[in-house]
Amino acid sequence: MLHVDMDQFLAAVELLRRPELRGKPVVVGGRGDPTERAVVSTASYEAREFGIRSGMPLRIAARKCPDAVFLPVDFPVYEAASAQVMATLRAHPGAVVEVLGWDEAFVGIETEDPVATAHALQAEVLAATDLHCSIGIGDTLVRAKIATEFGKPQGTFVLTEDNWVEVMGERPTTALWGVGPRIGARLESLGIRTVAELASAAVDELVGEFGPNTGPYFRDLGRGHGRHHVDDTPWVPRAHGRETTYQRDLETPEEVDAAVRELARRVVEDIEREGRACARVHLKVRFKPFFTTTRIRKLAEPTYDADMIADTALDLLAALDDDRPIRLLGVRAEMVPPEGGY
DNA sequence: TCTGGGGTCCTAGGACCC
DNA sequence: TCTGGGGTCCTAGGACCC
Repeated sequence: MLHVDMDQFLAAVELLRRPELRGKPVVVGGRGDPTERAVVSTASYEAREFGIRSGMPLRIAARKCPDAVFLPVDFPVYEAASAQVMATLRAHPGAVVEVLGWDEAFVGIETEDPVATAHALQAEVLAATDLHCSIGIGDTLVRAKIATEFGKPQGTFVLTEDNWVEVMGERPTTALWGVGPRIGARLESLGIRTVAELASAAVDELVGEFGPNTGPYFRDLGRGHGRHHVDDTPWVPRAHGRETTYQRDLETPEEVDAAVRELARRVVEDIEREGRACARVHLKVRFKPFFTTTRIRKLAEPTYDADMIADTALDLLAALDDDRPIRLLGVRAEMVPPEGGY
């Protein structure tokens, strides 16, 4: 199977409509104002030369490269570009497409020559959208996904059973898809530092640390094992949420009340579009220093009523009994499952 | 004046039931 | 002088990804 990942997607889409910025460090994030509280969504390759990475606060990015061009995130434009990319992949004969996000997808396809197929897909996407992508090829989804990183930019890479240990064996466990810094640290506390060490770890030890499902899952991951068919059944969302980091911390109950009601109103717009009522309300709060917490409450009856959702969220907030200034609020509506479940 | 916004999935542990 | 064991539901919280 193949894993297709667009190169510097947001920045590349912006460059299509602002060709004069080509070759310059471009940073897409927030409202495009590096003095605001917001982070980098995508940095162009030129911007990455300065050490700018996605997830980095815009303020820090501006410090690293004061001459960078900062652009606001423009969702509808990326949405449209993404749809065009996915349609192009689906148009390839025999291709089964599983979308992972705006800018990436697995493509399952029967082919004698996967590298040639990858090159063909790259050419088709470029012709249709003027955008470049990298493609990883693997015998499992995990391997295809990881392979893409070695193909960037604009290239391809093959990662299979045959070269897995050679390519990945000595890399840290955090090079794996699904192992972040926390899991990496917990593995290290078991004496497991590399992918090869994870692959040969004692499964009981992993079960002891991570539980009966996740433990064996991680060992399989270390071996590059996992799903090896692409599933194109359409995604059914479980929940919709809205959250906002306030440029100025919320201090008064009135401000908090208004903010929660606004978030609930926007969440209801989303779930109405989905046609499935809110069954559980999630509240997320970040207080001033840097303490984030979430609370959940199941509703007696599923509802589309924004005030009901807001009241529940405010009740959860009141139960925290914490009157520090609030930096972030999030309201999420977990929806009633569709007929027949997920 | 450090740390977005959209998601998903997993685990632990308490309550409750039979 | 005992209080098992299996199952479900619920909430809190952690972790990861794009």
